[in-house]
Amino acid sequence: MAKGLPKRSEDYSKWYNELVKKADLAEHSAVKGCMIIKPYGYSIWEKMQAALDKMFKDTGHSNAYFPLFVPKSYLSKEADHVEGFAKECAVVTHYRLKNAEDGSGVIVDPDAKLEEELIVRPTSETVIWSTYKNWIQSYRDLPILVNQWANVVRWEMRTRLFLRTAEFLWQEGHTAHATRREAEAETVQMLNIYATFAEEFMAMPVVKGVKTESEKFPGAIDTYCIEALMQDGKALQAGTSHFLGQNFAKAFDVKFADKEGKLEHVWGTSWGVSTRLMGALIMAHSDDEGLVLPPKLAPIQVVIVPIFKTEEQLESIREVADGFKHELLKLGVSVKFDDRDTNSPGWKFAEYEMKGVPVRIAIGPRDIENGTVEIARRDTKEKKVVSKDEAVQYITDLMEDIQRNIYAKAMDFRAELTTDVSSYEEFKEVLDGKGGFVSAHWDGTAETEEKIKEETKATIRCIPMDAEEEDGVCIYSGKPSKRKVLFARAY
RNA sequence: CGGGGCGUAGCGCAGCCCGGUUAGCGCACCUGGUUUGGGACCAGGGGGUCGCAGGUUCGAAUCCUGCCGCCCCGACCA
Repeated sequence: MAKGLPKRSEDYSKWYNELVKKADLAEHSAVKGCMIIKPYGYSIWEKMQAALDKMFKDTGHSNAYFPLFVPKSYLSKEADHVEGFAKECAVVTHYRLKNAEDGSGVIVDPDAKLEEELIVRPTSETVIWSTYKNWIQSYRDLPILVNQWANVVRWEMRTRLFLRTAEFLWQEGHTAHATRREAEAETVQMLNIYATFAEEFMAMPVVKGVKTESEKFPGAIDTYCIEALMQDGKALQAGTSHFLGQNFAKAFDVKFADKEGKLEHVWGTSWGVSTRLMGALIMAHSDDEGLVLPPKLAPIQVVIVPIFKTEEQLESIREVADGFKHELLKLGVSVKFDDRDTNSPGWKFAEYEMKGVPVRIAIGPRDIENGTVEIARRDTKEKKVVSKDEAVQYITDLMEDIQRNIYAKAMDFRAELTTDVSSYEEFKEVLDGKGGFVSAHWDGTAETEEKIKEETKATIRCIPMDAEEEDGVCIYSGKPSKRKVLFARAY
């Protein structure tokens, strides 16, 4: 393991890339824009999945699986939807390879051309709605509350590990309802689940809001989102929940008979979060020493590093360490005792700091003698010598404190980098200076939004749901505005 | 798709401008020994189609032509 990380203040983007590799989260694959998620990175994702999955189940959803391939014709059924995804779809045209006659290797067999080309799903609305058509006849079949954990492919020009990759992992929920009101409630409910997950598990504060017309999901009536702020002052969309209205029901002819026997189109929602959350998690808390993970998502919550010269010393440390391990495991804390004699303690300290392990226990001969251990926390790097008997309680308290502390720190940072402005001059000044979220009045037109984007590279991240009504004038056009919206430069 | 950069050992790089011993350094790896409270040290050792294909030359990692791949920065997007 190479040492050292570029400083955030010097080259944020390099810092991020190096961190992803050095913390053993992911690496680039042979295929451009794709990534290999390494076991350590993947186990963080699994913890995210587990927490989210439980929240989905607790609100009545079930998992299912729909195919990777989408018949090309499906994609053309909803006009906005095609428009949105056509440019980035991978297409399967053949189904067989053969050996080249000149022995140069394997080639696509030209005789094995598919009748209808298949699209690798960029998202599954079309497959799912074509299926829902068969599942739904009456109001008794509703609601349908389905989620799937899957991979999707969007052929992006420019990719970054976790933040934007050609193939990524996500969950996509697709629900069908009898009424508009119920579908809207579902959309908001799932947004709230995402926000709760981000704040309670990732320790990452988010703004809940609605996307503008130009930023919303192709095919949706409304797109709700959670927006987070990264340490470089750029915003990151961390999750979306869409109210689809009857758009897909109409495109795929999904109707149900209501209690009066009248045929109506079904109301839909879809919602998703992806491995992009990994990027958000990394950028929300980590420092120049490496990853900082919230205890609730850390694959290893506590690491025990022995400091020893002799085999006898190691054995007496092992006894203490095993005791801790046992007790902590009983409390549901994941513990690793790193008794390798191939690396020095100092090396291990640096290694686990890079990997963001929240709590480290060091035990050496001195501790054995005194009946103590040294406990270090990753977030502040503070160390404390604690008596052996108090250690378990100390650690469980400490983990809660770390979870709280990194959230509070991220919250303070966001508060610091959220600025109210009242003029376009001020707006540009803040963007070019400290960055972050800029709250400003906007006249509600796509033209103004587009102009501002062209001139400043800032986009409207969302219209915050808790925005209070207040009369003002648009910072760009001077036209009247009813509420402020949140601008930022974004990932 | 535009601009820039890179491709030499598992990783990170030097060598290339100005062609010429056996292609070198750090990390990692292997062996032995000493070490271990913040990325240990000494000695020895193994590992290379120099991205690919042509060309120039007595001789190419180095010069020329073409190609491929990846990364970074922009435009576009989750």
